[in-house]
Amino acid sequence: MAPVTTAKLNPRNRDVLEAIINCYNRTAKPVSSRTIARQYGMQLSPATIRNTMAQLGEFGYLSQPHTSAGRIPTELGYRVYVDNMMTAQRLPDKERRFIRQWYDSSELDFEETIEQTSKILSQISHYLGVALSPQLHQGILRRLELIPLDSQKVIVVLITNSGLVKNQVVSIHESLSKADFYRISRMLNEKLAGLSLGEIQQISQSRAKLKAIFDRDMSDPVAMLTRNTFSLDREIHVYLDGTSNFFGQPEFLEVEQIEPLFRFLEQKDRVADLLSPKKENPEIQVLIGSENRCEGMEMCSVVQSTFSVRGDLLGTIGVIGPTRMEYSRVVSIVRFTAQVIGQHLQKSQ
Amino acid sequence: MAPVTTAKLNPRNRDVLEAIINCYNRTAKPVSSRTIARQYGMQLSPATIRNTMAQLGEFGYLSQPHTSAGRIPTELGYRVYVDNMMTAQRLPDKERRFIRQWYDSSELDFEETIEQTSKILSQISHYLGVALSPQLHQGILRRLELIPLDSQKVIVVLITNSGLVKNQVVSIHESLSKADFYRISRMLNEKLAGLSLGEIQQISQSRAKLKAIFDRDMSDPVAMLTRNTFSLDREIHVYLDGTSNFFGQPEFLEVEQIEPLFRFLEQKDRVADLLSPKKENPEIQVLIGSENRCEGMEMCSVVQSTFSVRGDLLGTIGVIGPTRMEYSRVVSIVRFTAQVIGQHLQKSQ
DNA sequence: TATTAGCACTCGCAAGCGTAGAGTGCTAAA
DNA sequence: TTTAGCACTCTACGCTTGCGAGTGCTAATA
Repeated sequence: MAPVTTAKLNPRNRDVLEAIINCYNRTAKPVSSRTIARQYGMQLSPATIRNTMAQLGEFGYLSQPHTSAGRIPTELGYRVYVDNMMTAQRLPDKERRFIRQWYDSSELDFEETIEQTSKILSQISHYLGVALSPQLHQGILRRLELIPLDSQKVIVVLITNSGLVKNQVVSIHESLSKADFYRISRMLNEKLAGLSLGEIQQISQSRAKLKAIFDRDMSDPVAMLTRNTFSLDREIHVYLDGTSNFFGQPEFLEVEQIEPLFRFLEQKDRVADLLSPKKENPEIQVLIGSENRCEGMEMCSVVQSTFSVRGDLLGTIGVIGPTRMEYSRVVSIVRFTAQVIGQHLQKSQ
Repeated sequence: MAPVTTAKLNPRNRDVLEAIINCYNRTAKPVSSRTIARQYGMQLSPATIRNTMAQLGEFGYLSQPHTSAGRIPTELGYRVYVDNMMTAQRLPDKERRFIRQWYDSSELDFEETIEQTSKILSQISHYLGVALSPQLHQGILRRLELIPLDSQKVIVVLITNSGLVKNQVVSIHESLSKADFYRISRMLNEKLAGLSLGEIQQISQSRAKLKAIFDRDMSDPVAMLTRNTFSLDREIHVYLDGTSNFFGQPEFLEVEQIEPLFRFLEQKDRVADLLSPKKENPEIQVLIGSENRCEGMEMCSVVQSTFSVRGDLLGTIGVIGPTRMEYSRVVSIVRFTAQVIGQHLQKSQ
């Protein structure tokens, strides 16, 4: 992302750019000099505004759909706005209450909480709400339990420090007695508790490491157990809600616009990629238009934030909307929701 | 659904109706008499076909978008076709293999199997694939396990006869010792194993029934446990895949057509309602056009089938496409997939 | 009696054309 | 530095026109 300076922007430039962005946000139509002159109480004539607009056009912050049309903000224009001009809003109390109540009103388990979060986000933002379940790799194993189903099958229940519970039915190609199960269970807990699930996954995929850690005679069933339990890759779930909010948006009135977007959104793994926490930036992140580098998402922006539970489990939530998005409102929604979901998960687990 | 007779249809009527449906399936455009006369090797002139078409129009099987246009099949026309004229196809071996391989190629748990099924259905049918996780009410409890987390919280692991495993973290507002947990666990298993989850849910919601079944002194924590564990209503999951297949369809080229459909599909509870197994009809069911009585789905048809695992857990799979759907192909896809998913779940659990 | 050729008629669709209106850029005046 | 004025550009919309596809009807035909 190229660094953007606002040095060249004098106050009038700034005001006009902001006014155009605000106006375009509401109408989705090219903004004319007269509109700005009238509507935004600047004591300037359309002609003056036109000069300013021409300047902003030279900077690359505005563009014209055709020669004699009004101006629309470019992605660069939005970038300048988001980075330098947008004022951090506090989310209105009404909406804070709405969010808190939603979480409190029903007993949700971990996964359901994430799922519901996408609903909350879409309902409040009127855009598309996204929530990613946490990457399990960072989760620390607190304890595991084995529940023998029959002599060949066992349910492994994993409990992480952050309270996530996950079970998995695992087949072992060897008959084990109850005593065996008990022994294995103790051993696994002794050796693995406190490690992250990612570390355990690595261990379970290496014969050498397994042998180094566990007794020789038990290594076969243990290998089976761990290998099948700790294959975590499939575990990221993507929840979307409010996709149809795009239908209201003027820029998506044509199927040609909305089709590639929906085709992208249906590829859950790509959506997950797009939103997966980037380590460099733990704060709220805004991707404007084609910055997201996703085919089909060129006309969309993404506002996302990670959330964490006791610091060790990371998930992502976000809002996806048209580039012409009310960034400041959405940023405050996402920021607040990320806080609350963290608190809620901590409390309830 | 009004009973439809084909008594009035002589062979030529049938042939022409079938030809029109086939042709309309491919082109999505009104079919002219000449097309039928030429393309379908009948030794008849367009004029004759026109007479037949007029007759079929009187029966209500064909309609005209405007006075001088070709014919398109009505819903009633499709109904006659599906009920009386469609020939049961065997799914080609290539696709049978494709489906089987998909299930076998990765170790999927119960829920993932259902989810993947929606993908399979959409990929093979090129329409929208739907899969509903089983209604738990009919599942028979084989066994449950309690895993104390701390003195106030416990993980309940439910195992059903059909091999479904489900866990739930439950809070109890009372400190219990290990011995207590053990006693409760034994008691719950003794009294509840063999009952359906639906029955247990009912019991857990009635103080009287709880008291009649369990020891007095334990009834409080037991009530907490069961009530929170057996609230199964949220448990139906709906998986969709291939929604964007609608974009290819000519009848959904306009946003006005596709928007209400997508709005409907986003309401997962309604989709679940639509597909939930109707007891009267355990066979494959075909809902044509507005027969489905869902707002937004007027232009769509649904082909669905239930599947079961050892007879006691019921789920639904289905395909949703435009009314102009290749019914016979889709029916054979859904029928075969329903068989295979049942077998697969039985084998793997 | 069933089929077909012929013909007049209907309708949708795309192309062409002209106009109104919105908005700009430039120039010259304030 | 700002602004009024004006010529110019481009879009959107409505209107007409002509073409082509397809029908229904009637009268002729096998």
